[in-house]
Amino acid sequence: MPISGSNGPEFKDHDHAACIRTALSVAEERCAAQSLRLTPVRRRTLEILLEAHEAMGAYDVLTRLDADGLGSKPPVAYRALAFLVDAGLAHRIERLNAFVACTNPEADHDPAFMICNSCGTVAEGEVQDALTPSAAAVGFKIDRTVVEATGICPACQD
Amino acid sequence: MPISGSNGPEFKDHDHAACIRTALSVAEERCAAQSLRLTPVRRRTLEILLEAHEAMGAYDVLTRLDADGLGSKPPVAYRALAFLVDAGLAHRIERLNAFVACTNPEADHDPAFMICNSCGTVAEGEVQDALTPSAAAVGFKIDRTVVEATGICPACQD
DNA sequence: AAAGGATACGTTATAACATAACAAGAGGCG
DNA sequence: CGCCTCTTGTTATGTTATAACGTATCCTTT
Repeated sequence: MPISGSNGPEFKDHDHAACIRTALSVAEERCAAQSLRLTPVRRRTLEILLEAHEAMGAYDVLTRLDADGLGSKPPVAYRALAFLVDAGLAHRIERLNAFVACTNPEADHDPAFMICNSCGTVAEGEVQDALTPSAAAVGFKIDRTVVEATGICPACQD
Repeated sequence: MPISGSNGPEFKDHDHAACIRTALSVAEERCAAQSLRLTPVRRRTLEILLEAHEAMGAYDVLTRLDADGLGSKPPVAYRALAFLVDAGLAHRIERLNAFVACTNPEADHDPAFMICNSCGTVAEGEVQDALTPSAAAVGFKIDRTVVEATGICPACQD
């Protein structure tokens, strides 16, 4: 079963409906504050990701959007997802070619992820600048860092 | 211009031909030691990656293999690349959907990469267990961690 | 040397992921 | 209203990746 909390990684149960409501409110506020338009397609896309609470491929999202009559062609999903990622409301998981809703949209972060190989749940964690020392040593200027761990979540270790 | 060294990240010039020769010898030894078969396709695939000294897509590798009469269909390239990755002789860069030769095949490592947005060079670095504290805190058992930084390499900062 | 198993290769076909390009609509603002 | 910008709809295509199956090669056992 899905689960990851709102402030750092937490593989535990929670009030999922409330969690979605909160996240959507936060998203609305942030968009308003930054004059970004959280249109129906975008809002619904975020909702879909929040409901899944795990990484979803763009085509899976698209299928759901289509079911709601909000779009049936790949670019629709990719554009909505790109908007959410740019706005910091969702993240792309490179390892999976998939997307998750951000569980910590307050912070402006370079997030790190823990991906359960068994149930697919993705938890967001924070991470220190892992590569910074190596990079500094050779003069490499880091723009963005992807950190993605795969393994087994607590719930699946039974 | 390509460049990354053999023992940790080093964005500097080097004797590329010698570097390739050495890497191939090491690969041969390792395969012999572990009873792995470094067949012509696999060997040439490794050589291609070493020559490029940057990340290559599977289809780019395939084009080169085809030019040498070693195979023209995707599975040929993907199989050879999978072999090299499994053997620790190459790595997959998730961020780029591409592959690089390992520059540090001695060590059994969870490598970290620095990817130059300007010239495409990929340097391999070592990294401490970035996510381990976060993971331990929630009881997540890490199997493998991907760390990939994008930015600008020293050579491209001029 | 022959038989048999395991590994690797060749090929077809298709799945899965992603974007370029352009036309049409919706909203804000002079 | 007219203009501009952002968003959406749609077509078409590009890119990355694998399933499935038959054949060949190599290695071991007899």
